[in-house]
Amino acid sequence: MKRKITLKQIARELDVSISTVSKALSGSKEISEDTTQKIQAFAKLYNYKPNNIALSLKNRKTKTIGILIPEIVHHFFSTVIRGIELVANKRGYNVIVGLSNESFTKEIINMEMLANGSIDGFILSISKETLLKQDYHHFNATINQGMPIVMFDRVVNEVECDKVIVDDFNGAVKAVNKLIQNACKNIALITTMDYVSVGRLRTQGYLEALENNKIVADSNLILKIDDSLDVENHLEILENEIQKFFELNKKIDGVFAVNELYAVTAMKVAKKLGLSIPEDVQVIGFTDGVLSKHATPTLTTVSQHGQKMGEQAANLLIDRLESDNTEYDQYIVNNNPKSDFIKLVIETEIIERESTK
Amino acid sequence: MKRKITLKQIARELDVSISTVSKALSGSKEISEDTTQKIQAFAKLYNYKPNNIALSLKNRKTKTIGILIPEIVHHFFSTVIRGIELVANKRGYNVIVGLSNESFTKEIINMEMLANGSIDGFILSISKETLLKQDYHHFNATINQGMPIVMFDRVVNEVECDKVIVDDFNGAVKAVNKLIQNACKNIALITTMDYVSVGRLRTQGYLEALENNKIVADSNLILKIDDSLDVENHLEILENEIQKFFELNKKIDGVFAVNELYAVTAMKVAKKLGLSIPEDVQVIGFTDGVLSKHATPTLTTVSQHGQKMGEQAANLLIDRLESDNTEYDQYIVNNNPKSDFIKLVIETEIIERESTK
DNA sequence: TTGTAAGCGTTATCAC
DNA sequence: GTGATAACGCTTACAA
Repeated sequence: MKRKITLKQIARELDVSISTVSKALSGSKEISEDTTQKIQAFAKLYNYKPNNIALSLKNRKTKTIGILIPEIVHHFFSTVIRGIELVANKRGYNVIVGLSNESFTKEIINMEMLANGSIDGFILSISKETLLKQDYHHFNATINQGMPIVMFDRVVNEVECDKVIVDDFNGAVKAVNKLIQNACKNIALITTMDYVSVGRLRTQGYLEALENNKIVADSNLILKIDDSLDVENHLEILENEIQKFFELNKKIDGVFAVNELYAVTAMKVAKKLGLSIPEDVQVIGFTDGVLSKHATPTLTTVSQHGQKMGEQAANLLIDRLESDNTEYDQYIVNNNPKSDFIKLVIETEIIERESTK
Repeated sequence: MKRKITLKQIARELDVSISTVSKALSGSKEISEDTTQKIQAFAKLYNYKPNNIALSLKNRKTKTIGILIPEIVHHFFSTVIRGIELVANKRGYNVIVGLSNESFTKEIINMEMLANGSIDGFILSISKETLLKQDYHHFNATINQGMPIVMFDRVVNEVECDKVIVDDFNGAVKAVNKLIQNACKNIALITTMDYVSVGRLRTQGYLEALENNKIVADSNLILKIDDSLDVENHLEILENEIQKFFELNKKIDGVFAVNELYAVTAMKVAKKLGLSIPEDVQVIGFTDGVLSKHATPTLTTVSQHGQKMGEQAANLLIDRLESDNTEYDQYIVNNNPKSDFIKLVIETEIIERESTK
């Protein structure tokens, strides 16, 4: 087994100094044609590659991005990672992944683990527990140490940093408008608890669309699911809750759900109750994942463009990392009120499938 | 903005030497009670945390694991990552993710990028293109440099390393046996091209089960899908292919598919053709993902236990990393024929749902 | 009890 | 044209 070769070893073998080797390999013309040739040939033969860690230490930058997300077994988040990895790689960065598992503590531990030199900046989406606690000190602490953060999807005003969000509000408006245009009179909303910002925004969009169309919102037609407890049989519970909801509100002829799971479950329940889709009930979900494409009937959804969000977030972060940092630092130092942070809004798009007319 | 504080700065502030600070912080009793107190208090105040990169360079280990997978937007792979991250984190490791995107070249580039000091070892699953080319030199080169690899799911005999696989063969046997017990007479197989090892093994399991039950395999009942080209409308193509297959083989009363997408699509086609499930056709898939749980009817599957695979793989790798390496190195040096590499086989399990009787 | 120095692998500056 | 040296941040013999 030949351990990776270092400059030192090459120097020793070729009886030159380490700095000569370093220069020769970087093609410096300080070094004679001859020596350069010899050294490069030798290095190639032994497949020399500079040690990343040493470079990181020297340059005080690791060329790696830390991703911190609540959950990886989730289509949306994996598409975001794919987007991040895509541009990160293209721009010479690696990607290190931490999972908060929706836990406040794990989020903090993970951040601290990565913030100690392992990465140059974060791309993250806030855990539910953190949103619930509304404790964002760890984000601000990280930023104050000079490590930039880009937040996506689950973001929060209390932290000043670049953000990439999908236009949840307008996405919801579009979806509900579509249902209204399709002649739905009693449109139900299936949403999450309000502390999840995206759920709240989509709920607001729903209300806005109704109002714009002079429809009075009926609170009975709004079902808020509490998914904070991750119990074993949450699928059953969900189904039961939705079924009860349908039975209490027989007049429902349209459903807007803030994620595809709720939407698909609603379709299932509706079918079970003898309703046909889209004839009796039309359904639109949010997030264009696997379920939407393969449900029967296939589900009309508001697409979130996860991969695009990831790409934009990565570009934002790398731009910041590679721009002259003085400006940024200055901002942090002065706590300058006029923020130059960017908030990118990714437009949503309705993907029409079979669950709407 | 206060940049992260270093030992040097603490030393300067407190007017002691760097090594004194280092020792005091690690609780060495070489240092007097007094100084230790003072230094620890100061460090705490300034939230000192040792720089990971410096530690990595010094210790020649990074405490991070490199994961290299073909695709992240894939339920199975994300469960594996979750498993890896879980134990890695518990054992003090970070996880860095590279995606080959099923490409041979990207696999190599990614490996080289990570093998230059960024990580201590790899956990990976081979890309389709690599399997097709049967060129595994990059894996062996990495191993020869003293960097351990654990392969999972898509593994290959040509590379000597620890492996974690699911018992594809027996999983398939179990599935087909179940169909036979459920009185299916004409069981179709929907599989991938043979170069994907898991597809091949599952196909063999199918054949074995038939033979064990004295059923003569009918090659017309085997559909091999070529998914090597990742085209835009592959879903449609898939559906058409399967539909043609069903139309040509009206007698099919059972389907075993090597992944859940094929299974779900088969169900869809069957329903379209007026067949009811499970009355007319029973279907079993492989891989227990989102689709299986939410299809209508819900799909009976052979569960792959991705998270468990990830956990085992991580434990295997970390054990190897933390064991005294002399043995391992010795093995590599001598090219010792009696391999002490471990091949863990994860048992599959049939999860019964509505698509079978 | 504290400090000095070497070393992990690089690169950059400066001297010869 | 080549080499010595310092520095990145840390740990650890060894010296004082």
